[in-house]
Amino acid sequence: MKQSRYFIPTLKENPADAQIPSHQLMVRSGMVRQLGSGIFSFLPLGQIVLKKVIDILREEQDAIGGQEFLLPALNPIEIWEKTGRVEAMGDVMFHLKNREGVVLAPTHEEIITYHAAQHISSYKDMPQMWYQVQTKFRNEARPKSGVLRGRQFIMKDAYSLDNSWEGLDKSYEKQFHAYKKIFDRCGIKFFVVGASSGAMGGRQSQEYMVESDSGEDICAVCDVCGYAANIEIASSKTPPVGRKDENPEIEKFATPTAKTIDELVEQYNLNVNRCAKSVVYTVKDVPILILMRGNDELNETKLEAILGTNEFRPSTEDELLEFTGANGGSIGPVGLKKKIRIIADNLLQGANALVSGANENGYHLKNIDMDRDTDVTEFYDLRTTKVGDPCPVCGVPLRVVKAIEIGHIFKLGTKYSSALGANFLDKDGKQQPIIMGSYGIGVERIVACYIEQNHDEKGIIWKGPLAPYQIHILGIGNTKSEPVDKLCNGFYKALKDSGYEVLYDDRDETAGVKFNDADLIGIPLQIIVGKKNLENGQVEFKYRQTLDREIVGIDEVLEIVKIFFK
RNA sequence: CGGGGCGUAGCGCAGCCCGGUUAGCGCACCUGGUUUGGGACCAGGGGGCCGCAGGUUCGAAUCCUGCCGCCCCGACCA
Repeated sequence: MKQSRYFIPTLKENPADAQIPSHQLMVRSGMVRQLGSGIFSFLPLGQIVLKKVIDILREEQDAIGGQEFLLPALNPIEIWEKTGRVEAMGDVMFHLKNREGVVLAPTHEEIITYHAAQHISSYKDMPQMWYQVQTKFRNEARPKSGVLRGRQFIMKDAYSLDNSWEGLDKSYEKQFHAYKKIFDRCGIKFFVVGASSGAMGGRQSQEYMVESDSGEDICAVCDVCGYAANIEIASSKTPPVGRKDENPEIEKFATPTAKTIDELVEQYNLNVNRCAKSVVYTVKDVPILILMRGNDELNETKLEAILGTNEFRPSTEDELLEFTGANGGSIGPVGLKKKIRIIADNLLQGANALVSGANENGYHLKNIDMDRDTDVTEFYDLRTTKVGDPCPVCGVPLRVVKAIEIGHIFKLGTKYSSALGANFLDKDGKQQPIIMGSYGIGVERIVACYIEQNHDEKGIIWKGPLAPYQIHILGIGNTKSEPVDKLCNGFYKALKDSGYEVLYDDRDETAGVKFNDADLIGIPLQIIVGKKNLENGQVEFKYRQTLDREIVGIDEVLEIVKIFFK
C-alpha cells in the first residue's frame, strides 16, 4: 500500500479524552476514532489489525473442529424471557423503542440453544462446537478505557454441545488449549485464573487475564508455581488463628473511644489477628452475622456462593441495634440481643483468646473461645485474599494485581438447554438436556492489550502476526529525487512479490514527519531510502522493537529481510 | 445512578471571575517561495450556530436556569 493515497490520519498530540496508552496510541496512529461513549469506528489501519486477530481466532477454532456461524444481533425477546435473562441482564441489554419484542443480543447462549433445540435430537448428533465472530451490544453503565469497555464490540463466542459431562470436559479442555494458543500467537502475555461464573450460571469457569493497571479485575498471582485466581474466589494458606495455652474466662472491658479495629488494636495493644470483627448483613430481611479476623475483608462473591443468593446487603444502623443491641464497632458473637445465624471464617475455627464487641456500645469482650463461648458451627472461606498471603499451592507470598479479562470459558451445564427444551435421546432412549459450554474472547481487547504490553514513548511496537504490515519503506525526499522514488518503488514491488506485506511512505513530507509517523504506527521493519545512502549504493534498516539501525547494501536488502522474518 | 471535571476551527488549548471593537494561539489545511535524514522557514490565505434552548441586559463565549454530550472516580458488569 502506498501511503500517499492511504487514509491513516495520525495525530501529534494525545486526544484529550484518552487516558491509557492503548487508547491514546490507537487514536494517534489512526487505527480508530471515537463516535460516542463506548462506540468506536475502526479506520483502515485498525481494521487490518482486527482482521489479523480474527484470522487467528478462526484458524484455532477450526483446528478444534469449530464450525462458524453468524447469528443475528437482533433477537426475539421471547427466547431471552425463557431463560430469565431479560431480568438478569437488566439495563445491560438494549431494548428497541420502535419495535416491541426485539432486543439487541449481548451474548448468544440463547440463540445457539434455540437452534440446537431445533435440530439436535440424538446423542449421536454430538459433540458439536459452534462459534462465530460477531458484534455484541451491551449497554454498559460506564464505558471506559477506549475499546476496552465498549457498548458495541466484536466477540468470538463459541458454544459446545455434548451428550455427557465427560464430553463437556473434553470440549472445555479443547477450548482451554485453543485459547492459550490464540493468545500466544497474538504475542500477548497472559495468565489463566479460576473465576466465579456469575450470572452466566454453570459449574466451572476460567478467565484469561492480562496484567495491567488499566484492568478492572483483581487477581491473586503466584510467580513461583503459577497459581492465579480472580480475587472473587482466590484462597490462600494463611495459618489459622489457633489456640493459646492460657484460656481465662471471658472478660468485659470498656472501650469508649475505640470504634474501629485499628483504634482497638492501638489503644489496647492487641494482636490484630485475635480481634474478631463482626459484619452484619441482611439477607432477604433475615440478619446474618459474619465473623472474621479483624484485619480481613469479607469477600462478597464467596458470601454469595455460600448463601446461594445475591439478595443481601449490609444491615442498616437501625437493624444493627435491633439485632445485636449495639451499633457497628461494638458487635460480637457473644451476648447478641437476638439469636441470629452466625457464620465465621475458617481461620477462626477453634480459636481462643479472641477480642470482639460485647454487643453493648463502648464495650468489648476478651478471652473469647470459639468452642467454649459460642455455638458457631458454620465455618467457610469468607475472607478476601491479600498481598503477601501464602499461595494455596506452594506457600510463597502472593501478588495481587489488576488485570484485563481477554477471554472467559465456562462449563454451562444444562441451564440453557433445560430452559429452552434443547433435549436429546440418550442410548437408553431417555430424554436428556444437552450439556453445554460457552467460550468468549473480546477481539478489540486483544488489540488493546497487545498495545498495552508493546509500546514505548514513540508509539506502538508491532512484532508478531498482528502487525498491520511487515515492512515500512520510508522514501526520504522521494518526491524530489527520482532515483530515491525509483528505488523505493523497486523495493516495494520486489518485497510484495516475495510475499511480504509492505507499506510505502511515498508522501510529500519531510524526513522527520515520516520517521515519527513510522515509529508511531510501529511496523516492525523500516527500510529508509535517502539520497545520501543511495549514492553509496546503500539504504538504512531500522528495527522498531530495538530501535537499532544498520546501513545495508542495496543488493543485500532482500536477503536481510528474509533473515529478519525467518 | 452518586461524586468530580470539561464542552470555543479537524486536533490541542487560551479568553469566561470582572459582559463592551471584527473571538485568539499552536498544530493541521490551501497558495507562492526557500528548504530537504528526526515533527522546516518566510509571506499570504481559508475555516467558528463559542454544545443546545431559554432568560437577564442597550449589549452575552463571558452572568442565570434547564437540557444534551464527553472524560475520570465510585456503584454495576457475560
